[in-house]
Amino acid sequence: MFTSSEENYLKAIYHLEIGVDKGVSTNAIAEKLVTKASSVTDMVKKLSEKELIIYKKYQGVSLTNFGKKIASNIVRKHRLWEVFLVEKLNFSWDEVHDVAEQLEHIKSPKLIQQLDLFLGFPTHDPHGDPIPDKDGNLKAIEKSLLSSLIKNESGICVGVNDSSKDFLQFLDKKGITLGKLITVLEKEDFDGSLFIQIDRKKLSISNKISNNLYIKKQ
Amino acid sequence: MFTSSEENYLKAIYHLEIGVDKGVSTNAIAEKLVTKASSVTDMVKKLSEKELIIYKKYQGVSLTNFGKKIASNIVRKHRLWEVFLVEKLNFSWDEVHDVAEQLEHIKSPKLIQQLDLFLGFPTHDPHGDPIPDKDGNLKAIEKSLLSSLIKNESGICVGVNDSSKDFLQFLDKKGITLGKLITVLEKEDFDGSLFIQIDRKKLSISNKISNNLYIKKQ
DNA sequence: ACATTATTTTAGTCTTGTCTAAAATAATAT
DNA sequence: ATATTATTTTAGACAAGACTAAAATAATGT
Repeated sequence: MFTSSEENYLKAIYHLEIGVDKGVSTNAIAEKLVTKASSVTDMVKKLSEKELIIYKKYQGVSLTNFGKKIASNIVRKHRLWEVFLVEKLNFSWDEVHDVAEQLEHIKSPKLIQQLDLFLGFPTHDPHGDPIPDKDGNLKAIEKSLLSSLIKNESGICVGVNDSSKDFLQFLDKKGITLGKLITVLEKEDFDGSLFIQIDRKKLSISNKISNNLYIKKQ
Repeated sequence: MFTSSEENYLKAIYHLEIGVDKGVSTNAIAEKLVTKASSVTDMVKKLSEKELIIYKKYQGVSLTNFGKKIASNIVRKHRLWEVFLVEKLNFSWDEVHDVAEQLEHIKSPKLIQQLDLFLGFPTHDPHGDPIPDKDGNLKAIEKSLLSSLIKNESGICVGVNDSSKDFLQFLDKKGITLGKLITVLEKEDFDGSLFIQIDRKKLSISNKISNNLYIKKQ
C-alpha cells in the first residue's frame, strides 16, 4: 500500500498536528524525521498527490481524513507492538521504541487483529499513551501533569510526556513506574521542585521531571 | 547491517545451495526471487564485495561462512516468527509465510532471543522445517518421504516438502497435520498412489502428494 | 516600509535496486 | 568442430528517496 517512508511522514504529521490548528511546517517535519527540509518538500508533494495530506506551497500540511486513518493505524500498530514487547517479551519501557518503529510497518491486518486479541485489547501502551482503535479513535483519560499538583495532593502515575531512553531510565532508577501512587509532600515555589512520596520512599524531583510525568488525580 | 534486499538474496542462495555442490546459478536466483538475471548479477557483485558470497563471472555463487551465518539467521528469524504466528496468534500453517517474510527483516537481537524463549526454544517451524540455532546449526531428524513407505508401514507426519498454500490447504482438508500417524494400507504400483489410514479415516492419495509429505518411520 | 533573517522550494546530483536490450560467454547438438 | 541455443553479463535507463546549493517566498525588526 504505502512505503515505510511514506508511513513515517504520515505518522510524523499525525503527531505534529495534535493540538495545533495551523498546518504542520516543513521544518517541523524535517526535524522530527531527522532529514532535510528539501526532502520533506519532495515527499509532501507525493503524499498530496495521493490525497493523504493537504499541501499548499509555503503553507504547511495537514492530514486528510484518509491520511489520518492511515497514520492512526501506524500509531496503533506501533503501540500494540510496544505492549507486546513489554508484556510478553520482557522488554523494559525504554527499550521498545526502536523495535516498534520497525514492527509498525509490517503489513498484515490479520496480524494486528490477532495481536490485539492476544494482548487482551489494551487501551494504552507501556508509556501510558492511548492506542487508537481501528477507526483511529483514542480512549481519552483525564490526566494532569505532576507539576500541576499542590501540596498534599496525590495521584496515580499514568503516563510520560517524554519517552526518551534517558528519562525512562531515570524514572526506573527512582522507582517511578505506571500505576504507582505519588503524593506531593512539599512544593518549592522558587524552582517548582517537588518533594514526593512514592511507596515507602520520599524523594525530591525537579520541575523538569514533574513536567514530563502524567498522573491521574485521586 | 544489511538491507532487506540483500538479506533476501542471501536467503535465496542459502536455500538453493542445499544439497548442491556447484555454485548457485544466476538464473536460479532470479527465478526464486522473481526478478531478472541482470538484477541478480548486479546484486551478486555487491554481496561479493562485502565478502558474503564467492562469485566468479559465469560460475555461479556460493555463500562464505560469513554469508552463511547471516543467511541462516534470517531463516532462523523467519521460522521462529512462523511458530509465533501459529502458536500464539492462531494463524494456520498456510497463512504464515508472507507475514514471516516481512518479520524476518526486523533488526533486534534481543527481540529474537526473547521470542525464542517465549516460544520455548522450538526446533521446528509449523511446516516441520528445522529452525537454525544462533550458530546456524540445524537439528536434523531422520525423515522419509511418505512415498518411500511400503504396504503396512506407518509413520508420523513430520513435515512437508512443498509449503504452498494450495498444498497445505489440501492437507488440512484431508485432516493431515503434523504429528498424525499415517499407515499405508495399499500401494498401487502403476501410479504410485497410496491408500492410507489416518485417524479413523481411510483415504487415497496420489504420488504427487506422498512425494511432498515427510514422515518419521515408526 | 524596507532591510534582514528565517523558511521553503527548486534544480540538479547521488545511491539503491530494479529494468530492457544488446553483447559476451558457455553449453549443446549435429 | 562449428552452429545453434541458453545463460550470463554489460550498458544504459529509471524510480524512490535522500542530499547540497541556490533561488524564492514569508516573517521580523527597526
